[in-house]
Amino acid sequence: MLSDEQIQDFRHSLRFLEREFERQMKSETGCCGVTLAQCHLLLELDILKKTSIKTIAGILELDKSTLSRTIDSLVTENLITRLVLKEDRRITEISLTDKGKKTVQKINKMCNEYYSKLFDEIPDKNHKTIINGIKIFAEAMNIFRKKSSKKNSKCCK
Amino acid sequence: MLSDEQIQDFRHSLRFLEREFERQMKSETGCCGVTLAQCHLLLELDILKKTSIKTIAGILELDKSTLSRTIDSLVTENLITRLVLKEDRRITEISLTDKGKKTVQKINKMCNEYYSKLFDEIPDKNHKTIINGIKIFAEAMNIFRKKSSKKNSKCCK
DNA sequence: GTCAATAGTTGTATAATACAACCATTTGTA
DNA sequence: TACAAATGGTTGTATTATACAACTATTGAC
Repeated sequence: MLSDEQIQDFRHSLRFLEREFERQMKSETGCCGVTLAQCHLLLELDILKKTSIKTIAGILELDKSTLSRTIDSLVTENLITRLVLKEDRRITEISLTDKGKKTVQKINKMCNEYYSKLFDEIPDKNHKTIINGIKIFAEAMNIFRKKSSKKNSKCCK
Repeated sequence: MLSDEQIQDFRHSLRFLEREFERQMKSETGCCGVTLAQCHLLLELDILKKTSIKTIAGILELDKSTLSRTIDSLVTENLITRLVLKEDRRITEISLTDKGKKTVQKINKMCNEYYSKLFDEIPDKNHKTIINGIKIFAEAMNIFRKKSSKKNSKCCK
């Protein structure tokens, strides 16, 4: 059982982590000529390979209109392609172009290097704790959200 | 020594965590009538009690102009006060008003509850790993940033 | 006493986002 | 089978969050 103080301290670390992570990602992706939102989409698309806009909106938890515009920008820059499905012409499938794949590789290379160097500075014995801690926590948040979103969870109202 | 695959997987968890954390914080703080940026500032100010704009800009890693405007909005809403220092009239010290303190309490209460419930869903044996993992990692990032920012770290140029 | 440094504000531009209204397509049903 | 409802996506509009550059006011250094 965690005390309020422990949780508050934990939240403080989380806030810092969030800001720092975003700052780092922004600087790396900026170097690769893409914005943060574009980067999130590209990296996720690299994992999914092919997907509808609705699906990725669900994963990134963004409004479909937001995604629609981010996709516009990536299509313009020739990093991804839109393809209307024959089976269901309402659905647009997006996927990386060759240029997009190269950009993803570059981003991954740079970011992997950053974290690799960062871990070099951390004693080996802590690596497992960090990797596992964050993985378990991320998964727990994911499950928790899905569970709570089913209930009426309109916060304080 | 971590493999590229491990790091990439780790980054995936981090990205998810960042989005989920922000989404959660936004929903809670929205309920308390403040925006995300305002919330970050209020919570940090609650820890520091009194501080200059420059100091908090350094902590939150935001431009002083950004902070100046966020502070404007919080002053208008009577959540914080500006005070020009007598000793050095260039420096403006900001601090929470009573109303601001109450808002912070409300935010903390709601967020603590959220994380408390979340941890309830996670087996006890994992709590330490999560808490420690994130704390250690956040601290490492902080040290690493300070170290690298001293060197010429203009990324890919 | 002037010039440089520092702290903060204001002007301007852009990224990221949501919500609502809309269009096109598909599906379900009377 | 025709029409209504549901689904997937786009466009219009507004807001938040942010940075950079130019500026003002104050202090410190020589």
